[in-house]
Amino acid sequence: MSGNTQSDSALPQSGTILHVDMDAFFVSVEQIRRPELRGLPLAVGGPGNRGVVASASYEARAYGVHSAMPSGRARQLCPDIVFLPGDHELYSEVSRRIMGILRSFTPLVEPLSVDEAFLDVSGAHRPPVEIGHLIRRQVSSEEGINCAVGVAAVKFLAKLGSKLAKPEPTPSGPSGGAGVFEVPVGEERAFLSPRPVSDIWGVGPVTLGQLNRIGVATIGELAEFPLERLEQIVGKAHGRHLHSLANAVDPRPVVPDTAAKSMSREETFARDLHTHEALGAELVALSDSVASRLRSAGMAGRTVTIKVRFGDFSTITRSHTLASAVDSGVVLAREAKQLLKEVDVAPGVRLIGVGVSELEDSSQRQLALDLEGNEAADPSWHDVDRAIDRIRDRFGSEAIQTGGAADAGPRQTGWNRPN
DNA sequence: TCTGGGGTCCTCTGCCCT
DNA sequence: TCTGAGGGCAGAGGACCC
Repeated sequence: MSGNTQSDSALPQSGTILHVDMDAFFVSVEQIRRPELRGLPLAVGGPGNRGVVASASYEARAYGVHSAMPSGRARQLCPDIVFLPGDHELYSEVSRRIMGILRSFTPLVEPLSVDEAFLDVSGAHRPPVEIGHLIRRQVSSEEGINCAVGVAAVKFLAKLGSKLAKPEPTPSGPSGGAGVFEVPVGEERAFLSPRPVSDIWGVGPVTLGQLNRIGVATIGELAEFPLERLEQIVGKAHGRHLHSLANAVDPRPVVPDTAAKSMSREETFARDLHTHEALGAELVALSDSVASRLRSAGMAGRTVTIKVRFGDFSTITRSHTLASAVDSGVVLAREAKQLLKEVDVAPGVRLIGVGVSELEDSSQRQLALDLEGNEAADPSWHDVDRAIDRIRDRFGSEAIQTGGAADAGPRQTGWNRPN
């Protein structure tokens, strides 16, 4: 942690953690690509009966539309809303360029998602708030995207700062917003105390309900609440974490380049599927996609997990850990189908997913494959997968499909798979 | 209102081994 | 030989985030 160790001076000192958060990122990228969409109430997301809003423009937000809202509800609130399917490859590309801009200010950049990142500027010569303004100007001039910056001594407060720096939604677009919001060192507790506990990163609907039941509504009340009782109510680790944050204590450093711990793909169907055959075909396509991403990241994984969500929204997972890590779509699909066999799908499945965890570097996995030659890491499939990768590199991702994927035909839904 | 997709972290339970 | 405690691990599920 840095920035809060020099509070002897009479004037409050600046923290050295910045949180940079893009405004309505997906929608903003779409508006750059298609300027005629500017000023309209827009949403990126699935327009179907099972879709939700992934990102909403400020014009749409003025009607109460927000991300994660069911699309039908968004259309009720804002009948003129325009839905766009989303282009995640493009968003990732823009995100990579923006992260590059951030790295020109400090190498200590920790991306949190495609549209936000923490920066540690403790080694910079310029004051952190000035860096915040420079970042905003550069991201806006080079990419045409607006962003908000929070400045504080710790991550949690910097993140809260960027939220407070954002503009307000109005029917004619974003309005006001400081752009950069600083929580001065030494004033953290006074700043936090009157704010609602829901402002704490990690307090969702369930925890909020638990806290409200014990009469804790503000962060100040949480900070004063006995730690032991809090741990009994929300769990030991969670309780300790929330109590620390409420007291403005957040020792987590900015960690650049953290490796992914799992990779997954899932798909919600327009209508529930009831047979192992139909779901198996979906598993093949999803496994192929996950495996392809693993290989392009130079990773392989040992634990295969399937996720099954039924028509009543109840969700189960089944997993299996292999002797060695795999990155083959065929092997992944075989394991996934094996796991699905144990599940009764007759009631109807609305979503199925495949994930891989316990990831490791592929070079280690190749060594294991060479030494052991076991079934999970079948070397013949290794060659097939590499050939598939080469064809896709040359002719595009649709150039070759797995038998199951081809059998399954076009996807029935999924807003992140535009035609 | 009726809930996507891709992640992380935590807790609990059951099993195996010592 | 049987039993119980405790640790490690795998598997499952829940909560949360964007």
